[in-house]
This record gives sequence, C-alpha cells and structure tokens, in this order.
Amino acid sequence: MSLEHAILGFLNYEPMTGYDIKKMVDFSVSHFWPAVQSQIYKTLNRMEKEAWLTVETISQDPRPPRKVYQLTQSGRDELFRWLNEPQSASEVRLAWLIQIFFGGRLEDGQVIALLEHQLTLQRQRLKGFSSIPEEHQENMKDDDERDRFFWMLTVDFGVAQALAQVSWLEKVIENIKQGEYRLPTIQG
Amino acid sequence: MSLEHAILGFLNYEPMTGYDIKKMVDFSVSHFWPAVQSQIYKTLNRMEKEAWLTVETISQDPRPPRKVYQLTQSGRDELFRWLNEPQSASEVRLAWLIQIFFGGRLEDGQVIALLEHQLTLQRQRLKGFSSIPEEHQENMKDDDERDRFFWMLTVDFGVAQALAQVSWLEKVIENIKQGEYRLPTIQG
DNA sequence: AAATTCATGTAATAAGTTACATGATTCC
DNA sequence: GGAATCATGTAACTTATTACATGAATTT
Repeated sequence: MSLEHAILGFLNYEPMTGYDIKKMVDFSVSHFWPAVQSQIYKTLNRMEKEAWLTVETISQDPRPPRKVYQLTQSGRDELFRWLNEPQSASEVRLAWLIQIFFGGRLEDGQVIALLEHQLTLQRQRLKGFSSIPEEHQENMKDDDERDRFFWMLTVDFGVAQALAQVSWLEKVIENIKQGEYRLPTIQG
Repeated sequence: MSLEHAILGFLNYEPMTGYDIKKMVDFSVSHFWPAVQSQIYKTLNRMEKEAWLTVETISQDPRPPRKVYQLTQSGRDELFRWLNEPQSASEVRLAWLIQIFFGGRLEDGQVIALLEHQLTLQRQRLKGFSSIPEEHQENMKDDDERDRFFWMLTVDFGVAQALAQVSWLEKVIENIKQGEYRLPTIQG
C-alpha cells in the first residue's frame, strides 16, 4: 500500500494530525495518488497498530481532540526501506480508452465527442498545474530547497503527461475528422 | 464499473465464456484495464443477475461446463449508453511518483536508481507494444477493419504515453547527474 | 516427464468510496 | 445569515487481488 508510505513521508517532515495530512495530500500528491478522508483515518489507525506511529491526543472541547501523529524509528525505517524499493508496473485504469477500444461500433461523431471530452479534461488539468508553483511559494516558506525541487518534479511529470495526451488527442481528432484513419504515433 | 462495460463490449462481438473473455482482456485491453480471472467470473454473475446477459450451459464431462454468455437487449442498451457517456478523470496511481516526491530525503544516486528503474519498465512496455500488431494480424483474420483501427488506436496511445515518459525520465536523469536540478517540461 | 490449455469456482483479504454524524468558531 | 474551517469517526458498499481447488487432454 502506498498511501501508508505517503503518510510516512509527510510525518517525516513533522508531526501532524489526520486532518493536516488530508490537506497536504490534496495539495501536493493527489494528482497521482488521491485519498479521501475516511481512508486516511483508517490507515493512520492501522499504522499505529503496526507501531510505525505514536499518537499524542490533545483534547480541545467541544471539538474532537487533535490526534497528533509522530513517526517512530520503525516507521522511519519502513519509509526509507520503501523509498528505495523499485516499484513495479504503475497502476493505470483508463475507462475512456475502453470506450475508444469499442469505438468501431460508434459513429465517427460519437467517437470524436469522447475524444474531445478527454481533450477538455486534459487542458483543464494543465491549467490546474500552472497554479501550483505560486501557491506553493506562499505555503512553503523556507522549507528545504531540495524537497521543493522533487515536489516540482512530480508536477512537471504531470504537465508532461498532460501535454503528451493533448497533442495525441488533437492529432487523432484531426485525422478522424479528415476521414484519414491514421495512428499518430506508430508510423504515420 | 468499467470491467462490466468492457465485458459487454466483448460479448457484443459474439457470445463467449468467462475463460474466453479473460483471454481477450489479457490480449487487448489489459494495458489500460487489467482484470484477474476471479474478478471476471464474479462480474459475469452480477451482470447475469442484472439481466444484461443470458447463459447457455454446455456440460462437457469431466471438465467444468462451458457457460456461454450472450448479450440481452438490455445489456446492449447499457453498452451503448455507457459508450456515449463522457468519462470523468481517469484514475491514475503512480507509486513511484510518491517516491520521487519524497526524493529530497534521498541521495541523488538513490533517486537516479528509482528513475532508471522506471525507464527500464517503460522501455520494456514499448517492446511489448511493438509485438501486438503482428499477433493481432494472426488472431483476428477478417474482422471488421474499423474495430481493428480503434483497437490499434489504444495501442498507439500506450506507445505515445510510454515514449513521453521515456524522454521525460531521460532528461531528468541527465539533469540530476549533471548536478543541474532543472525541470524538463516547465520552463528549462 | 512436465507444462500448458481448458473451464469453472470459492474464500479471505485489501483498498478505496460514499454517505452520514457532530458542533463551535470564524470568515464573507 | 450562510459557508468554510477545524477534527474526528463509523458503516455499508464496491472493486480488485491472492490463493486455493479440480482434473483430463494435449503439447513440448
């Protein structure tokens, strides 16, 4: 499980509550590893049982108590073990490609609508990425420059992916519109 | 659920057993929507209950009976309804990007090892793709030309994605090796 | 002699989503 | 006055994975 290890990574920066972790996840890694709140709380409980974390509970009536989680040595060991472990195939599930796969049973116009929808989504994604660096400047003050670089690398990867998809989609749409059923990448 | 709809798509070609479907999935859509055997059988049962499929059971002792599934009208309707439904964000979970995200806490050499591992995986993926078109020629004989085109489009997408990842990874590795911490895509 | 193909299934487990619940304080 | 923030949690459900089980016939 990788959410576990993302959490270990965040807690390696500093002790935090589940609420804080949720915010950090949304803000930084959600574009390649989203997580809902209930999943984070469940995972934190499991990790505590595994003795990767300790909790300090600070009551603050009438709100629920803040449960500040902190890495144990065993948690830190696990984090660095995992950070060095080669990850096998990355999981990708693209429902829209299933649609394209069976696109032979649709009319050209229907397929083009599907492709154009994906194009819109990818362009929106690109816009979303371009706002991250500035927000980041504000929120992160004088954190480690090196941490910042690797964060921005993951953003850059997202941008590269989105750009590649956009140009692929544009070519495919154009080809189909012209009645030329050519593959943009393989040969011509 | 999209496995459901992939199955509807395959059964729209012709009636098949779960075993047949598993083979087709592995051969054609598994690179963007993998499915294990037990998942397929479970899904077929559910789909039968939903009246999207009917079964014809052909006993063949001592083997398990062949259960040949066939689309109902309601199943076909559901297929085409779904094929035209715009799909929202495609699910992508990239564990190795979590590693890169926390790469600031590793040494350059360790990060480079992670990146080079991904590079190897993507190059292998590319090799895998290049073998599909020929296999396909053999297996598919005189099926609809149009179906074939859209199948090959999904392969082409996979190739485009893999190529984009390869060149991104190459640039990042090079930059880090030179001690120049630059983002390949955003600016320079 | 060993591996693969055919053909089904179950059980246990893991991971993730959706929806609900509480309730004061602060911001717009 | 209404929305967002803080801060936790549970329950039901869905989706997917891993591992086990059977067993003849065919291919390597």
